[in-house]
Amino acid sequence: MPGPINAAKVSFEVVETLRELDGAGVSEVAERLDRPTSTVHDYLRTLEAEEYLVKEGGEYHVGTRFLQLGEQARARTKPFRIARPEVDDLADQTGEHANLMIEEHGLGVFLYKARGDDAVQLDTHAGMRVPLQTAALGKSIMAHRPREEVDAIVDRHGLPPVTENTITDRDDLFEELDAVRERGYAYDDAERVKGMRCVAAPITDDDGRAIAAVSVSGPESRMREHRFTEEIPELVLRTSNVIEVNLTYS
Amino acid sequence: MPGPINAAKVSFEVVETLRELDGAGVSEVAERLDRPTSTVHDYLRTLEAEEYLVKEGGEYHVGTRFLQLGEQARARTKPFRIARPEVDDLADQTGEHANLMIEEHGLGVFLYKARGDDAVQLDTHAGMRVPLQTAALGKSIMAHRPREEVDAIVDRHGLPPVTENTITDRDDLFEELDAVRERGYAYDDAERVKGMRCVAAPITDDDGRAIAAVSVSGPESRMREHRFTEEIPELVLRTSNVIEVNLTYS
DNA sequence: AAGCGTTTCCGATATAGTCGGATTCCCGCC
DNA sequence: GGCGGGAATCCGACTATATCGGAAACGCTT
Repeated sequence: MPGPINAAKVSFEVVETLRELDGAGVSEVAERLDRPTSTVHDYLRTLEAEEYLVKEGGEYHVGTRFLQLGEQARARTKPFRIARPEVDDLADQTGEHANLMIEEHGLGVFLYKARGDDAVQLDTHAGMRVPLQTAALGKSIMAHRPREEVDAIVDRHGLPPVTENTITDRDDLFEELDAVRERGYAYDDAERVKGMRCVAAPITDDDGRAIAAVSVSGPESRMREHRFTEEIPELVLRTSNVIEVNLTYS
Repeated sequence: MPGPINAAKVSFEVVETLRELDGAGVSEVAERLDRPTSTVHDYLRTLEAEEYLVKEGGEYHVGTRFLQLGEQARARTKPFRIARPEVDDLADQTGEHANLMIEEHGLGVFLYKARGDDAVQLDTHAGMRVPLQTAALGKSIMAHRPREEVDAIVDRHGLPPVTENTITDRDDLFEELDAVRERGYAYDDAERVKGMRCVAAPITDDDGRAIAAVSVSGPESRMREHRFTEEIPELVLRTSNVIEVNLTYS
C-alpha cells in the first residue's frame, strides 16, 4: 500500500511506548522501537513542543491533551451518553463492577466502568482494548452481528488464548454465539481474567444489531448458583433493556 | 529550530480538527487546515489504519484509542489518584460542581469533575485546557508558584480576555495572586463563564509549591453571602488539606 | 441519466525524515 | 572537586518520503 504517512505511525509508536513504560527517557524508547536515539529524540522533542507529552526529570510522559481527545471520543458515542447512569445503577444494585463495552476496529473497548461497594481490584480501565471473544461483553456483541462480520473480525485478529479457558476455535466460537443469542445474555467463566466471572447482555438497535454491551463482573466466590444463573442476569438484562429504550427515544 | 517532525505536528492538527468539528470528511478538514485534500486524505487514511480514527458513514471521528492514552496520562498523576474521592465528597457536600485542576505546559487542565445533585449544566469537561488566570483554580496554583515561573507562563500564553471580568493586566494579576496567597483560597466571579462563581484552594507539596487545586463552582444565585464567603471556602480548604495530608503519606 | 461535490488514486518533485557520528550534559563515584 | 560513563543533544549528509497538482472514481441529488 503506497502513501501511508510513516511519520504519523512512528509518532504514535513513540506515544504508545511511553504509555506502556509509564514514562521513559530517549534511549529507553529508542531501544524498544529499535531506532536510533537521534530519531526518537526528534519525535519526543516535537511531541513535547506540541504539548502532547510532558518532560519530568529527564523522562517523557503521556500528557493530558490525550485526555481531551479521549473524552471526546467517548462522549461522542450514543451508548456512552445514554448508558452511563444505568451502569452506575447496576454497580450500586450488585455491589460489583459494572461495565460498558463497544466494538471498534474489531476489538472490544471498555468505555466505562462503575465500581460497586464490594468490587474487587481489577485490571480493567476505561479505553482498554481486548479481543472480543475473551469477554462476555464481546461475545454479547458478536452474537448480534451478521456472521460475515464476525468472520472478518476473526480473520483480522485471530483467536488468541489469554487464559486456559479462552475460546480458540472458530467453530466453538460460533456455537457459543448461538447459545448466547438464544439465552439472551453471555457468560464469561475466567476466560479473560482468572477467578473472575461475568454476565453480559447486548444493547441492540432497532434492527437487532448490537452496538454495545453491559456487564457485571465479580469473583467466582460471589458469582455462583442462583445469583449467577438468575439474579445477576435478570438485573443485567433489565439494564440493557432500559438503555435500548432510551436509545430509541433520543 | 531544526528537526521538528512536521508530519507529527500535522497528524495532530488533523486529529484536533476532527475533535473540534466532532467528526468531518476529507475536504472539510482540508479546508480548515488550508491544505490539499490529497494530503489530508493521506493522513486520515493512515491514522484510520492505525486505529486512532474511526470512519463512519463517510466521516472520520476521533477513536477511543485516545481514551486509553488519556486515562494513562491522568492516572499517572498523584494528585488525581489521591484527590478523586475527596472531590467526589466535596460535590456531595455542596450539591455543586467540584473540580480538580493541574498545570501543564503553562495551562490549566481540568483533570476531574464531580457533579453534585444540584449542579447546573456546565461546559467544562475532563481534559479541557484553559488559561490559568481565567479560573479560581488556576489563580490558586499560580499564587503558590515562584514569581519568575508565573512570569514565564504569562510570557508564553499572555492574558487573553475571556469575559469582561477576566484579568488582562500583569500587575493586576500579581496583586490578585498576593491577595489569594494571603486569603488561602481564590475566588472567581464570572471571569471565565458568565453567571458562574467559584471558590478554589491550592494543593501544595512539602515545599509549599502548588501541584494542583480543587474548587466548587455554581451559579451566582446560590453562591452569595455567608455561603460564598464562609461555608464553601471552609469546605474547600478542608478538602485541600485532607488531600495534602494524604499526598504526603503515600 | 447527467452533473456536481467529494473522495480516492497516481506520479513527479523537493522537502524533510532518518541516521551515524560528534559533542555536550548530567550523573554517581572515586 | 575532578573523573568517568551513560544519556541526551546537536550536526550534517543522504535519500526516502511527505507533499501537492491533476485525473479518475465514487456517490449523491436533481
